[in-house]
Amino acid sequence: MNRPESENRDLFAIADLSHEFGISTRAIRFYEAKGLLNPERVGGTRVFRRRDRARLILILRGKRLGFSLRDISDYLSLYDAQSQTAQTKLLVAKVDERLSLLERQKADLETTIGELREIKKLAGERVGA
DNA sequence: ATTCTAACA
DNA sequence: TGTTAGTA
Repeated sequence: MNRPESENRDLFAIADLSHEFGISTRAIRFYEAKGLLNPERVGGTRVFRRRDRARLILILRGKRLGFSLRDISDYLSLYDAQSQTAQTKLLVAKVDERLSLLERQKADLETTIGELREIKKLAGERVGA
């Protein structure tokens, strides 16, 4: 009983994170190469702390939402220095844009889900399921 | 066994 | 990003 589930640990090896989030170590190194992660180094080995883990969670969420690594990178900057620059405003614009797209897709999905349920219902009655 | 960099797909 | 090679 030694592997305290990540929630309590402080240090993580690249393998720990890749296993926990189901991504390759290559992907993690890739995110670092792109500047999204900055793990410490002990010798030449990467040592991730909770901060890095938290950022990785945000990166993966951003990916699921369809953001590019570039956008996610900018987004991550907000968590560090709350610089209210032109860059930040431009980012807010991108976020609004994505937000609109997601809202539309959400509405479309709900409409489609409703229609499919109706079709299923009618089909079921016809078959007498 | 594990991780690292670099290079090519 | 996956994979492979050659290390430390």
